[in-house]
Formats: sequence, C-alpha cells, structure tokens
Amino acid sequence: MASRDPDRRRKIIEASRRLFARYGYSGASISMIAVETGLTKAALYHHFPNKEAIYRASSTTGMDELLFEVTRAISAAQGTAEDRLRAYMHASVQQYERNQDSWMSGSAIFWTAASEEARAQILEVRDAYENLLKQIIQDGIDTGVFRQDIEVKLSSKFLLSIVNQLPKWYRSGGKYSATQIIDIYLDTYLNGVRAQTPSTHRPARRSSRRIP
Amino acid sequence: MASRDPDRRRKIIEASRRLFARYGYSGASISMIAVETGLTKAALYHHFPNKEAIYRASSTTGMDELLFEVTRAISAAQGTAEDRLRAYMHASVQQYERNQDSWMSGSAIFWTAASEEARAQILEVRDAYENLLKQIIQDGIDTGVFRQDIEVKLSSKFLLSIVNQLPKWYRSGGKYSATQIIDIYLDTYLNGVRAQTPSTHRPARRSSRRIP
DNA sequence: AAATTAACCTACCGATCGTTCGGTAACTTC
DNA sequence: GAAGTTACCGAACGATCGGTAGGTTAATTT
Repeated sequence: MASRDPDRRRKIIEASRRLFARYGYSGASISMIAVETGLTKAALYHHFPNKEAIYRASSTTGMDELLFEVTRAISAAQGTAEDRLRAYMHASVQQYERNQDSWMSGSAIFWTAASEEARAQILEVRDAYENLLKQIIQDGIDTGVFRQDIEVKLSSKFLLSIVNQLPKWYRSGGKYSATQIIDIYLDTYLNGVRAQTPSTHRPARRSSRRIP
Repeated sequence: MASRDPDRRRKIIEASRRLFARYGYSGASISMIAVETGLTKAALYHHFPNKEAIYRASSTTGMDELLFEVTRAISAAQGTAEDRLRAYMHASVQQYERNQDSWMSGSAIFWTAASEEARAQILEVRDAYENLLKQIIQDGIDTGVFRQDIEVKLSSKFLLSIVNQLPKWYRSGGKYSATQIIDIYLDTYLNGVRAQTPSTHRPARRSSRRIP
C-alpha cells in the first residue's frame, strides 16, 4: 500500500474544524474545506465518505485531545481535590487557547449536524470529560474540602458553563489571561462574593435552598 | 391601505425563531420557514426583503422581550442589590422557559449569520441587557453588599455564562426547576462552596489572585 | 362602482449544495 | 516491468439554495 494518508487526513480535519467552528455545519461547505486545504472537492471524498464523516472526525479529534490533556493534567497534580479541580480547569482553558478555532464543545453546531450515532460517539467522550470533573468534586466532598450539601451534578454543570462560555467573549490582549480569569472564577466558586460579616457561618438569605 | 400584516409578521418571526434556534442560520432555509408558517416562499418576500431581515427581526424581537421583562422585574424588586440581582436572574431564566426554542442569545448563529449593521443592532440591545447587570453589581459593591475587590465586568460575564448555558443542558421534569437551579447557582456565587473553617476570613489559597 | 393595494400564488432564475464518475499520475509490490 | 493501489483531478449529477417576475384574489379606499 502506498499510504501518505495520515498527513492529509489531519490537514483536512484541522481545516474543517476551523470552518465548522466559524460558520457552523451547514455554513461550512465542502467547497470551502477544499479551498482551505488546497485540494479539490473530489479529493476530500477519497479520504472521507461524506460531509458528516468530516465533521465527526474533526469533532471527536478535538474532544479526544481535550480529554487526553485534562486527564494528564489532573494525574500530574497530586494533592487535594481543590488542586486537581484547578488543574482540570487550567488544562481545559489552555487546550482552548492552543486551538482557539475549534472550540465546539457544547455548541449549537453539534445538535444540528450529527446523526444519532455520531452524536452518541461524541457524547461518549464528552461524558468522560464531565465525569472526571464530577469525580473531583465528589472527592472534594468526601475529603471535607467542599461543603457536604453541594450537588455534584449541578456543580459540574456550573463549572463547565463557565469554561464553555469563556471562548465566546474572551479576547486576548486584555487585563487578564484566560487562565487568570479561570483562576478568578474558580476562587469565586470556592469563596463566593458576599461581603464578609463577623459571624462565622451564614445561612442562605431565603427559605429552604441548598448550595450545590 | 389594507393591512392585516401584524399577525402574519409575528407568525413568521415565531416560526423562524424556532427554526434558526434549531438548525442555525444556514441550516434553516426559506423553504422550511414557508412550510412552518403555511405560506409559500414568495409570500415571505412580501413581508421581508430577504433572509437576513427575517433573522434580524426574529433575533431582535427575542432580545427586546428579554430586555423588557428583565427591566420590569428589577424595577419591581425594590430592595438590596442582592434582591435585584436575583430578580434579574429569575426574569432571564423565566423568559427563556416561556420561549424555549428562541434562546439564541450568545449563540454561534449570531456570528455566522448577521451583517455588520445587523450585528450592531442586536449587540446594542444585548449591551443594554448586560449593563443592567453591571449596574446591579456595582451598586452591590457601593452599598457594601458585595466585596470591594470584585470586578464588575468579570462578575457579569460569570453570571451571564451560567444563564446562557442553562438552556443547553437543562431539561424540565428533573429534580429542580430552572428557577430553582438559578437560585442555587446564585447562592453559590454569593457564598462559595469551600468548607467553612473556624477562622472568620480566609485568604486565597495561592499567591496573588483577586476575587471578581 | 371604480381604483387601489395588501396579500398572496405559480413558475422560474442562476448559483451553489453534497456527491459521483471516469480518468490519470505517482508510488509500491510482486 | 507488469499489476495494483493511493491520491488525486476535471467535469458533471440532481437537488436545493435564496430570490424574482408576473399574475390573481380579496379587502379597503375613494
């Protein structure tokens, strides 16, 4: 077999990832991907069976990289749950910064583009990514680093919301780096913003609500 | 003039809002909107000059309603900045629940769809919506309800991130309503989740970071 | 009653969509 | 060096895209 394939495949994936992120699934056409890669439309169909396969490949590749980097980061950070939580958040946002165009996770593209099986394939990696976070939070509760009454699911959604929205408004060159902002947000999550009063512990201001 | 217009216009806007939210700007075609409204394609062009005008109308209408409802809510809530902050968040999420399909604010659609002037038009309302939140936060700082060292811009982005991401994962019928979840998140923002220790006030765990 | 006009329709336009086909040059294997 | 495979290309496919031309209907205005 005469295979110089892997180069081309990766090139197509990177180009399409940029275009899908920028123009959406329907908005990014095969022709655009062809121009971006310097190939013809027909050549793309030598490497992928159809448009959705290109999307699926580019999408899963991004998620795979994210999962890999985050796993590596929290493994390296031995310490309290808080340390691993910070490592998780840092790795996530840095993976985004490294690959700014391809930040599609949780995006609207996903729901409009993919077939049932494609969605399942992507969601599997996404769930693994989210479960890592849930485990950290659960561990934080068990070890007494976090409050006993927080809910793991809500807390994970809370933190992922912040990470997922960051690329939508953050632009480099400002006062803080993306990592610094994530640090600030993490401290907000951990400490809150209410003005401190002399009393040691404060109840929620309203009737019967719980803290996640 | 024989004008039975307003009904039709609103019907088109509502249908297109649903379709744009679901399939994106390129993914939702004029034909789809025609079928959804029960009209023909040509009839749509009697009410709007082109596709982008339909998008612009449906997009701004949603933002206008949101801005109106939130303004009304925080005006009604006389009290501390915290009370008005809660009113802001409640009104936002309830506006979303009332009109689930059309939650496009901050969505990727926006960046791919609109022309320069359309973007400006939408961003104007969006900025007004965001500025309401910033004013509440600033007021909270000034009145001593919130910490002195938080940053208004980062805090507003923080809270909006949570509101904007909620419709992407929240499904009704679960343990909590959307409003309850927002309450929980707001308490998290205000109080933090770190386990309480005897000491009255705690420094950030790492070197020199600020709390937003 | 005549004139006007909003509110549609059918039919069609050129352009582009995703996809396929037949062919070809280059490289690898035998 | 014949056979096979990989990696492409130019050209075309039917379908659909956003948009338009021109006519019809029904209500309103004069």
